[in-house]
Amino acid sequence: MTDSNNRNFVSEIIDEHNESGRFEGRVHTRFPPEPNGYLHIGHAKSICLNFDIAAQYGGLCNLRFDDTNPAKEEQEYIDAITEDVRWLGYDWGDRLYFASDYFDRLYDMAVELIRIGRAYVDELSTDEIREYRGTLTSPGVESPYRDRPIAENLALFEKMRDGGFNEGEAVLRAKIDMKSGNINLRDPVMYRILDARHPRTGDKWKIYPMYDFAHGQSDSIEEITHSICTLEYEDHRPLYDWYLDNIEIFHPQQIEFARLNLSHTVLSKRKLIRLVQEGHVRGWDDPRMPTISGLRRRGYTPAAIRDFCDEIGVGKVKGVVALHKLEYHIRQDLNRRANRVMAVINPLKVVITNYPDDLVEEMEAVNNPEDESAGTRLTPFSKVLYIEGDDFMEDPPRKFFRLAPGREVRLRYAYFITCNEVIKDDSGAITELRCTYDPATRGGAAPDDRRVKATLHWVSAAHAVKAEARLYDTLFSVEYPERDSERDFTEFINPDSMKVVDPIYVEPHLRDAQIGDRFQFERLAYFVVDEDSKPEKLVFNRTVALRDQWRKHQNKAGKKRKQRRKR
RNA sequence: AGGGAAGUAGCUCAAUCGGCAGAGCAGGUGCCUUUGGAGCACAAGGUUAAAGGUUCGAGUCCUUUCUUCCCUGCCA
Repeated sequence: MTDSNNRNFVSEIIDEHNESGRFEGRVHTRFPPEPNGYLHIGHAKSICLNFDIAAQYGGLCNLRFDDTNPAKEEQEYIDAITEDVRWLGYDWGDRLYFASDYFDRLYDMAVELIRIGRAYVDELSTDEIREYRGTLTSPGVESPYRDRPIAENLALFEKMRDGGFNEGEAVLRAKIDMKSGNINLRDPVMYRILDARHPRTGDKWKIYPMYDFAHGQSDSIEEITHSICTLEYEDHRPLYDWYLDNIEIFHPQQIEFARLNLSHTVLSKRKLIRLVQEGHVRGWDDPRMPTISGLRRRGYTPAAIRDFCDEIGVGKVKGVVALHKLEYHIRQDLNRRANRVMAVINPLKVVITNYPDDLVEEMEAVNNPEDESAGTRLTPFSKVLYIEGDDFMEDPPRKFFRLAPGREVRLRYAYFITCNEVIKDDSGAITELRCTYDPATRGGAAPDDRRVKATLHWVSAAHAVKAEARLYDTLFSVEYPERDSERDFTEFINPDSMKVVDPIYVEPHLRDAQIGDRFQFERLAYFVVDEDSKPEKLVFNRTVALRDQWRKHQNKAGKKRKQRRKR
């Protein structure tokens, strides 16, 4: 389904390169995550872009971890990220790389820059470096250590490497231009001393390269042609280019695109990690999280995520994509692949008064009207049933076509029934409906061609399996939780983002459902079996509700009523 | 003494060399239906941020203006 032949500004740039012969027609990209958190839907956009555009041009895409800061990075994240990229359906072959693989070569490149007089060891403190850097509107001042002799720099850099300095006592800086309007060019730090154990290189290094000094050269080493990154690196491109030009190695093209923003959620690692650490969600893979693992547990499919990324395209305009677009694509995909089943979430007991007490009939039901090969199943029907509470109204408004006193509706794949009596408890709450059925309508069709306006789902009370349902809503109750400058985004967390309903009643054959199985509960929503499920206790996550015209209608009517009242 | 980037329909994006401003989604109106789902049909939606210029012709080229975003980590 995913047809990733979208034209965009990136493919235009590649076309120009192919015409000019800059990379001899080669296209080689990379996806470069830092292993300091879990991947989210925004990363999916980048993953799809990098892998798909390479594939489009018959090229390759590497997976490379940007692991230059051991203070923040962990093996757990490396494993999770690898799994997520693979789950999305992408294959990097044997090209799994780490920036840390290049630490020796990066070190040699730094020495080379010192040798040609373009890098120096600075012993200013962190605060001093910040002061000397100047501001956005005023130039910086050169460090007193800037013009040390090359030999001294060489010796000092070695001393940094060998642990002769403590953290913060010295850095290696590129000698560029303290007066540049681009602050990244005001003698940027190349290496800092970090007293941390690296997940891959262990205790070998005391010094670690900064992102800017590692990324471009890593691209170069891997002979990446198009290094695609997000817009906030636009200001870094001159530095990216400066390192490559001065070290005189293969020079990829950096291209920046607008990262994804999604309504009703947050997509920054810093904020996502807070949601996890402060306990607002149950973990990185909480089904309310916009992480890949969260979406997976929520029941999203790789295809839906890829189609979504394909639809939103790629440009240089920062915007916010409405969440309903993501939901559109998961409905689209699940409509094709999810088997239908009947389940009642808000049960209302129905007794068919003219149905034999002990009779049980097996009704044939279609598993997936969109996919004939999914076949049919048998589901039991008996005298006492549950229907959805929302499918009955004692005093229905116009346009409510479902069950009401004296009205006839169809029970899907079963019979027409007519409601004759409403039983209530002492408080006046409806506890039971007494209905009669028409035996001639078995299977749901009337021999006399009489029509009913609604078809309801149902389960047989004696046969239904009890299960738990987790009904999710948006994690935040506002569209843009980050927009308020006074209030922290966590204040906008939706208190109803998860509602647990236990029990719900599902068709008996669902007893055998396995973790990860996806279903459409007819007329309600798509659900997936959660990993918390046990054979004796199924747990379903609501992936996404079906589009609900009735509710839309109600909301509209409600608004109109309100407006009328205002007048 | 600041540097960088972006403005096309409600949202996300197209528009070939300068040649009738389009699509998907959302919203609207109908149709259909053993899911009020899915599906189908139709209509609507625009001063292309603004002004000026070049041109037979400008979303596209030039000039100016406006708005929004990013940049002062030894994070990436």
